[in-house]
Amino acid sequence: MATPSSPRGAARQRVLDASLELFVEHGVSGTSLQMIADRIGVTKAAIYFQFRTKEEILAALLEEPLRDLLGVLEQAENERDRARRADVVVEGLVDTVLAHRRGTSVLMRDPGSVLALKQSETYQRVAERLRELLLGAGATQEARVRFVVLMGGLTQVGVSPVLRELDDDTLRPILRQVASQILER
Amino acid sequence: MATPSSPRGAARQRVLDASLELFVEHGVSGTSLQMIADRIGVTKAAIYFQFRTKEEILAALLEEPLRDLLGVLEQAENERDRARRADVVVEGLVDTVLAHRRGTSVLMRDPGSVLALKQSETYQRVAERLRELLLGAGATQEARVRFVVLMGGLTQVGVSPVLRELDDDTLRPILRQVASQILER
DNA sequence: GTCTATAGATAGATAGAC
DNA sequence: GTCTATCTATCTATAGAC
Repeated sequence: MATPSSPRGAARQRVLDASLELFVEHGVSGTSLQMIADRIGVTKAAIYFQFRTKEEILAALLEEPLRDLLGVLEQAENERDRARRADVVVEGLVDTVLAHRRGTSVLMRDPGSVLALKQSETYQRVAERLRELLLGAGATQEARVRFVVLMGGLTQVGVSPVLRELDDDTLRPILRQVASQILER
Repeated sequence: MATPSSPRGAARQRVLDASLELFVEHGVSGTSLQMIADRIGVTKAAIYFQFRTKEEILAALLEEPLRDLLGVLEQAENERDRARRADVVVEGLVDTVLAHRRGTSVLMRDPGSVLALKQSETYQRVAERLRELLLGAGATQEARVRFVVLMGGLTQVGVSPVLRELDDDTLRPILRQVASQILER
């Protein structure tokens, strides 16, 4: 489960919740274990009982968004029709952003997160695969701009105060429409 | 000048250039003075001769993008016609992003930069003024989404590898058109 | 699960020589 | 303008008590 309220793992989840908030506000590099500990009201040592390193906390936070994202890529790549592919990607991206608003923002936007992901063979090609799916080889300059703007825009959706009050069911159709329009010219 | 090649201030400019590169890649908080010094090939002490603190380096890097941005806001706010305002903002934003590609990205995207700017009375209202100019009071949910996506998209334009080879004159008309389309529907 | 205490590394920053 | 050397604070991480 994403947010278990069971006593088993409750302390772990408190660490993850506090870390995600702080990562969004201060960035991964700008967040120390002391800050996380202070927010929960424990000492740093208590956190090291749950996670061996700060990177491990980050990895745990990115796990679900990344799994969703990879699922979207696979699903789209299995689609034969080239035009259908873009639709699958757009719908999948929107769903992923909504399901993990702050998580996807950290994942796609934070320098510390982006750098950490480049260490992984699996994930360093994600951006590349996305580009292939939405752009292909011979993309026009305008298409490239549209792609970049869309991806950048999605990184902001999950954390912008302007959209905080809007729930998933409200945002989903709007985002799909806006995203499709941005891509399709 | 933005990049003086004169001997006077050359060392200072080397610090700024190296810092901006590192800030984009590692984030402001993820960049140490040691990293900046290593990239230039000097010691930390040499940097402290140019800047008294790391914050001062950041402030110097954001100075021009911020001045441009404030200029755009003022210019737009002096425009009577409400519809014309959006055009002035879009054109101004695009020009600012192109004139300071990496600078505006750090400015708008980096958590360390965003937090530093919130300390300033002047700049903590920039996002608010932008929202007023482009959205106004009674904006629809869809309009709000479009606003957020556009702003997020622009933060990515200056640093995306996908657009790195495209020069300003190529990007400007495309960006204006895409930005207008995102907003006006 | 959480604590105190601490080790070891690195951060930002300064003093003073050249 | 740049160096060596150094200070202090903070960081990540670990050891061992409760």
